[in-house]
Amino acid sequence: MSIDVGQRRRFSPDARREQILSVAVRLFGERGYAEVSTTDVAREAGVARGLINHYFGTKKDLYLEVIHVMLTVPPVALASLPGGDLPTRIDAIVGWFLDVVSRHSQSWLAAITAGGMAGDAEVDRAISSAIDAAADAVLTAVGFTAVTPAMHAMARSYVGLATSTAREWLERGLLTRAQVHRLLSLTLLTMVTSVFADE
Amino acid sequence: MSIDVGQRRRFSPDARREQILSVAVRLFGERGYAEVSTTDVAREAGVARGLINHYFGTKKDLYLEVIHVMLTVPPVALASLPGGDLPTRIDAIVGWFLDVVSRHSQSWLAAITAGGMAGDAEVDRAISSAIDAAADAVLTAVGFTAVTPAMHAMARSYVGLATSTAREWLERGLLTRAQVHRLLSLTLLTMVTSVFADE
DNA sequence: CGGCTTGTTGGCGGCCTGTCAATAAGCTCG
DNA sequence: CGAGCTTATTGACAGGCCGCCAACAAGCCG
Repeated sequence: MSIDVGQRRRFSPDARREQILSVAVRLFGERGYAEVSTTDVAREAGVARGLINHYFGTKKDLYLEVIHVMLTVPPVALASLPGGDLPTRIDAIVGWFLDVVSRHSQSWLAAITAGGMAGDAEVDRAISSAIDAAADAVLTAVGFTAVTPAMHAMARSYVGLATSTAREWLERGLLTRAQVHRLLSLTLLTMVTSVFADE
Repeated sequence: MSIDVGQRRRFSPDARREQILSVAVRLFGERGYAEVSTTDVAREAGVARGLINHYFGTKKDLYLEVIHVMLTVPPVALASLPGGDLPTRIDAIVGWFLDVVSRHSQSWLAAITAGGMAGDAEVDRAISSAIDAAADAVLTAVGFTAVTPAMHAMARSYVGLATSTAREWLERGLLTRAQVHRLLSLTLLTMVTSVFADE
C-alpha cells in the first residue's frame, strides 16, 4: 500500500540485503519458487529488479538464502531436555519437535519439501543438511554418542516420518497433536530399542 | 544423433502422444521439471514445439501426465499376498513395496517428491492420490477393513517413512535392503499393534 | 489425379532472467 | 557551505522460454 514516491533512497548494504531477504522469505513462503518472480520481490520491496541480482546473484541463490533462513531453527532449549529414562527423553524430544514445527509451520514444513524446487543439487544439499541437524538432535536426545552411518541414516528416515506425520496434522488436519505425539513416540521407542540393535 | 531429414511425417494422434510422452517421461525423470524446456522435449522427439501444446496443453499439463505415468504402478500381485499371521503379512507388504520401489526407483522416488514442482495445487493432488494408493495397499494388506480418517492419515505418514527410508537405501546408499526391510517391518508392527489401538 | 481433412509447422507477442554502463544520493573535505 | 567523490541504485538491453494461431502439406477418398 505504501505508494512509491519516486524518490531514490540510499541504504546501508546490510539493511538493503535484510529488507529484500525478508520480502523474499514472505513471498516464497506463500507461493513457492516458480510462482514468485524477481519482479514481484523487487516491486514489493520498492526496489529495482537489478538490485536483487547485485546483492544475491541469481534467483536460485536468493532462494537458497531464503530456505536457509526458513530451515535454520533456533536450537534453543535443545540442551535443556531432561535426562530421565528413555521414554521420558523420547517424550521430550518429540514434544520439542512438534513445538518447533507448529510454531513456524508455514515456513519449515514448506521449505523441507523444497516448495517447488527439488532435484536441484544445491537446494537438495541445503535440505539434506537441515535433515541432518534434526537427525542429530534426535540421536543426542535419545542418548547416543557414537553413531554409525547406518544409524544416522535411520535417524534421517525417522525425520521423514516426523515431517510427513506433522503434515497430516498441520496441513491436512486429519490428526490431532496428541495422536501425532503418540505415534512418533512409540515408533521412535521401537526404532531405538529394536532396530538400532542390529548395529 | 539421428539427424532430422527435414521430411515432415504424419502420425496417428495416439502414436504421436505416446511418442512425445515417452520422451517427456525420460527427460523429466533425468533432470526434473525446471531443467527441461519444452524445446528440449520437442527437439529430442523430432517435433515442432507447438505440437506439444497442441496435444498436451501447457507444460504443466504435460508434467502432470508424466508424473501420473511415473506414479502409476502395476498393482500386480497385490491380491496375492499370503494370509498368514500379522508379522507374515507385514513382511509380505514391506517386501512388495521394496520390490516395486527398487524396480523403477529413478521414476517413483523422484516423482513422489515432485522433482521440482511441489507447492502447485494440481501436482500436489496427483502426488497425494499416489500416497493414498500406497496407504490403502498397506491398510488392506495388514488386514484392516473399516478405516477411520485418522488411521488413513497414519498410514499416509507410514508411507512417508517408507519413502524416506527407501531413499536412504537407493539414492544415498547408506542402508542395505535388509536394514530397510527390518526397520519398516518393526515400525509397521508397532504402529498396527500399539498406535492404531487408540482409535 | 484433384480435393479435402487434419496433423504439423514456424513465427509472433509476452514474460522472465542476468548483465552492465549510467545516474544520483549522501558523505567528506577544503 | 559547496564541490567532489564513492558507491548504492537504476533502467535498458539481450537471450531464453512459453502459449497461441494462422498457414502449410501429408496422406486419404472419390
